[in-house]
Amino acid sequence: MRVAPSPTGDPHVGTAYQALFNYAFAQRHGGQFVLRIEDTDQARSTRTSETKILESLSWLGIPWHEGPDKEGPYGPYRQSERLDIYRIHVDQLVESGAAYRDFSTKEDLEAQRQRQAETKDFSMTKGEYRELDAKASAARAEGGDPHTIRLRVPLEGECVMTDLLRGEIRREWYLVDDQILMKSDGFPTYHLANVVDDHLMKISHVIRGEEWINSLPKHLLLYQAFGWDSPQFCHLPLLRNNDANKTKLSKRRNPTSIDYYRAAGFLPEALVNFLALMGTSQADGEEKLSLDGFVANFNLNDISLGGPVFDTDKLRWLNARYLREDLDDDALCDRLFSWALDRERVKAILPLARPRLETLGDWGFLTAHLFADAVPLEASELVLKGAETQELIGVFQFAIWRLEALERFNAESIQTALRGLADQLELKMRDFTRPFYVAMSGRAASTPLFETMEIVGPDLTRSRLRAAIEALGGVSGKATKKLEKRYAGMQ
RNA sequence: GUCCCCAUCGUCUAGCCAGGUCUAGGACACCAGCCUUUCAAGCUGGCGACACGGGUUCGAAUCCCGUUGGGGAUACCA
Repeated sequence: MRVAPSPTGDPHVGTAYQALFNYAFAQRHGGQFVLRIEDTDQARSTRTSETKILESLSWLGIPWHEGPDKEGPYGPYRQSERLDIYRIHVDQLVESGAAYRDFSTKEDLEAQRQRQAETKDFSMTKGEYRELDAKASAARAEGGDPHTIRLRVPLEGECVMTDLLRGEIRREWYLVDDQILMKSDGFPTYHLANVVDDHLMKISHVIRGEEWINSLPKHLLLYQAFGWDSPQFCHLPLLRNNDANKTKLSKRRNPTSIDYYRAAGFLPEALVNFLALMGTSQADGEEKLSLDGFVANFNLNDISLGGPVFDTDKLRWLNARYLREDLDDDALCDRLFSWALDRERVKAILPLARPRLETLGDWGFLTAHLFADAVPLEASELVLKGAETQELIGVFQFAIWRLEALERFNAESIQTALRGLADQLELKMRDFTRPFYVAMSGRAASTPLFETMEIVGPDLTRSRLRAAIEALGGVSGKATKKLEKRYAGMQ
């Protein structure tokens, strides 16, 4: 009955998936669904990202009972505001000997990992200072020596855990590392914060992604060390990419941002419906179902464990059904207006259209690409003067990475980023931008590039550039690695 | 490498826990036909899977073991 996204990057469909199932379970059993922001990674967490997560879930229509924007009995719901709590609890663990200080530096650990890689010694990290005398340790800490705090994991024996879907899972303790609980910056790691918060927030069921199964022993050990009863755990399968290997869903290969689906014109109810289909099915065979309908028949035990491929064919079909069956003309008009046909947006497009408009009738063709999900592409139009196709693919890929790094996605910042890229590649701006016009609009002559990108937005811009790469034959994993290397050298 | 998880049509899944009713059901996609001024939609039909090998059993998609395959974890990220 909890979902705890970390505010790093775009709101991910995987987050929505976890939220949906947590919500459904809580709702079905009359519980509370708690939205907690796990922002313990100072380097990566941003408030913007947090806001976007909240917005996205609201848009999807998945409500939470307690969260950072709501009053609740167990707040605050933002981990960065609970630092004192973790401090107190981790001290308690050090006191009891369940955890210990580790004075190793990042460099020490890096070197150790290096050695392990060379000698093919893959044994788990047991901190170097594990056996340091408690007094000596306390003295060093008081002297201001920077340190982390690690969990003292047993060296032998076996951890027996229970997953609601999988039953009993066993793991030898010696295969579990001495997890860092508190970083040297005084922030807790996920593991500590999660256990402490789940207990304090009276979380009864932890429904989360399968990637956490491996750290369950640590979490169980923490509950034990605190003398707390542990909640029940259920690990959901991970959404997968539509590639040959079905790797964990990643934005490298697919649009994973909720924002993308919104911008592309999917309806929230269709997206939720589609997510609900991942791992479950309805007895009557009807696959179109509302959130309430899903909740009404929700049963945790019915979730199938194979990692489902997030393949949007069915999503499109569902979306079409909602469009046809659930929205009358007025409602559809409203959706269209609120999606992209609002006055504000049209006014933003005016400066691009006005100089190119001879009659009002030109409007449709001139601006079509600004009101579209994808654009029709002719590979023969995608050319970079004096360069091979492979080079152009690289250019598109670099551009995607540059644009992803942008904090603000507006014409000015886009221009700076792309100009910088063109300079580094020693390409004339005129030649460099040509294929981008095609990728963005399907034509070499179109509305101004940077403004077009701004209006289309970061998610659709990225997906169009990716589509252009695909139209050129795509890029293999190996080639991507090469590009990554080259890109790193360009920074 | 090691550990953990998983394994039914191309995709999402039903069936598995309590073996027979499974010549394995539904949906998406694809193909064909019908309908139709086009295209969609709709309707009808088609294609298409129990990863492999052992075992238990009168009988295995279902239970057990192994193999293979895939995923995840192995961070001062979550």
